[in-house]
Amino acid sequence: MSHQRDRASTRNAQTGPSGLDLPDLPEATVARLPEYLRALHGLAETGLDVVSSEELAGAAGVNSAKLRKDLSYLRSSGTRGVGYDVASLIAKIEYVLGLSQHRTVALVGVGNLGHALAGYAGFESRGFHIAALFDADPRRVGERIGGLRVHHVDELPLVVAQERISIAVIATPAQAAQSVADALVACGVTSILNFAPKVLNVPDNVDVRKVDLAIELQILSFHEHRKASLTALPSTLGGVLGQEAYGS
Amino acid sequence: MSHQRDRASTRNAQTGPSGLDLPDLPEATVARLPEYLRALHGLAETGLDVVSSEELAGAAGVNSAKLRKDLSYLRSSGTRGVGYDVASLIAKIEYVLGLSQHRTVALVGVGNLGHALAGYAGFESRGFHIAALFDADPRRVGERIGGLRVHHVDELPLVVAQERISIAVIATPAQAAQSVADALVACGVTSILNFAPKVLNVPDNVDVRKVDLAIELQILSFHEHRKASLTALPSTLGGVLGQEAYGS
DNA sequence: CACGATTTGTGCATGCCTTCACAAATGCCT
DNA sequence: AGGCATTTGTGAAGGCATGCACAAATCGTG
Repeated sequence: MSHQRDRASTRNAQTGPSGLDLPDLPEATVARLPEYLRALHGLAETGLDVVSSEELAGAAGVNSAKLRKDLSYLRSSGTRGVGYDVASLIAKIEYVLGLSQHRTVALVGVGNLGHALAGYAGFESRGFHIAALFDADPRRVGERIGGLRVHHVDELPLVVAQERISIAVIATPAQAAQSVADALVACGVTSILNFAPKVLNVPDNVDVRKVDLAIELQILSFHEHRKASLTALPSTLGGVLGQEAYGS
Repeated sequence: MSHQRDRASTRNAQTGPSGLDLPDLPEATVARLPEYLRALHGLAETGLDVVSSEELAGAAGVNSAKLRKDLSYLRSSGTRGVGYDVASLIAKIEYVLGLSQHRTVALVGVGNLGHALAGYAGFESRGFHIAALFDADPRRVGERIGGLRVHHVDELPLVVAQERISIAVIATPAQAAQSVADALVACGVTSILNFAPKVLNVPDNVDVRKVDLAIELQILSFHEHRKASLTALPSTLGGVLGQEAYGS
C-alpha cells in the first residue's frame, strides 16, 4: 500500500453530540483494521465466538502485541484471560471504519481495468455499493455493465449528488486522471481511489489513495534482483547474511 | 500499498563478482523509486535533460529532501548547482530495480480481475512481460487472451521453468490463493503479487506484496467517516479529552 | 581568476511505529 | 474461597523515517 501523501495520525477524540465517538487512531493502525476485520469474518464463519490476540494476529499476519495495541485504540473490550468477542469486535471495527452506513462508490473509466472493477464481487460483499459508472468516450456511454448504465463524465455533478456518492474510483488513463479528479473534487467528493499511474493534485481535505500495479511489480523486481545478485556471490563469502545458498 | 510483512531494510552492499553493486536501500526508499522513475520518464518526454530535486520531487509528490536522500543511496550522481541528469538517473534507477533485464510474469486466475490484468497495457510498457496465464477451471483452459493461451494450473512447473518466470501474480478467489501460492513456491517462484483477499503463508525467502481493493476503500471510508463526524460537531465544543459529555 | 548564485548531499533532531516484557485482570478448578 | 493458568493492556526502549537547515561543490559571469 502505498499512500499518496503521508498523513499524521487522526486527530480529534471528542464525543460528538451525535453519539459519534471516534478515537485517535494512528494511520498505521487504520490500515490494518480492515485486515483484522476480514480475519474476524473468516473466524466467525467457522463458528468461533471468542478469539485470542495470538490467534487473530496469526490469521491477519501480524505480531500479536501490535494487534493488541491497535485494538486498544478502539477502547477495546477484550477480556483478560479469555480473548476478544468476535461479534462485538467485528461490530466495533465496522463502526470505526464507517462501514455501518453503506457507502456508495462511483467508478470513472470503464476501460480494461474499470470493467473488471465494476464487476468485482469483492466490493459489494464488503459493504461498498458501486452506484454509478462514467466514461469520457461517447461510444462507451449507454453501455450496460452489471446492471449499471455508463454515464458520460459530464453528468458527474448530477449523478454524484443524486446517488449521494461518498467515494470515487479513478480507472482512467493517466492523462485523464487529473481532470477527472478536479471534476470529482468540484462535485464535493473527498475520497478518491486512484488506479491511474499519475500523482494527483488535490486540496488538503481530499484523501487520495493510490494503487499502481506496475509499481508493485517494480518493487518485487528489486527484491528479485537483489536475491539474484546475492546467490551469485561466490561461496567463499561467509554466509552470514540471510540468504545462504542451500540451507540444510 | 501495503506490504504483507514488514521487512527490514535491504542488507548487503558488497560488490558482487558479476559487477553487481547493489547499495543498502531502506524499504521506504525502494517503494518510492518507481514513482521517481515514472516522473523521470514523463520529464524525459518533454525534452528535459537535467532536473533539480525540487522539480522532480514536485512531479513525484514528495519532499525534496526526502528525494535527495533517497537518491543519495544510489551513489547518486547529481551535480551541485545543477541538478540530476535525467537519462542517467533513469538508467540507474532501472538498474537498481532490476528492470534492465526484462522480467517475465505469470498470471494465475483469469477471472474477472485476471482478465483485466492480462490485458493491462501498463505492464508491458513498464518493463514487464506477461508470459503465461493459468486457471484451475477446465472451461477456461485453452481460451486465448491477448495472444496468450490459458494453461491449466497443473502445468505451472513446466511453464514456469520454460518461460523463466520470475514473478507471479495471483488473481484467484481467496480460497484458492494459498494452494496456488504453495504451487508457485514449489516451482521456485520467489516473488508474488497477491490480489486475493487472503494472507498468504510463504517461506521467508519469498516476497509477497498484496493489493486488496476492498481494504483501500475501507481506509478511505474511515477518513470519510471521520470527516463527517468532525463537521457534525457544534462549534461550541472546546472539549479536550475523549470522554467529556459536554465540556464546560 | 574570483565571486555569487544555485543546488546537492547529509548531520541532526523529532516523531512514529514496532516489539518486548510484565503487571493487572479474568475464569476455572479444586 | 483461594490459587493457578491464561490473556489482555500498556510502559518503555529501540529502530526507522522524515524534514530542516546548512556546509560543500559546481557553474556562469565579469
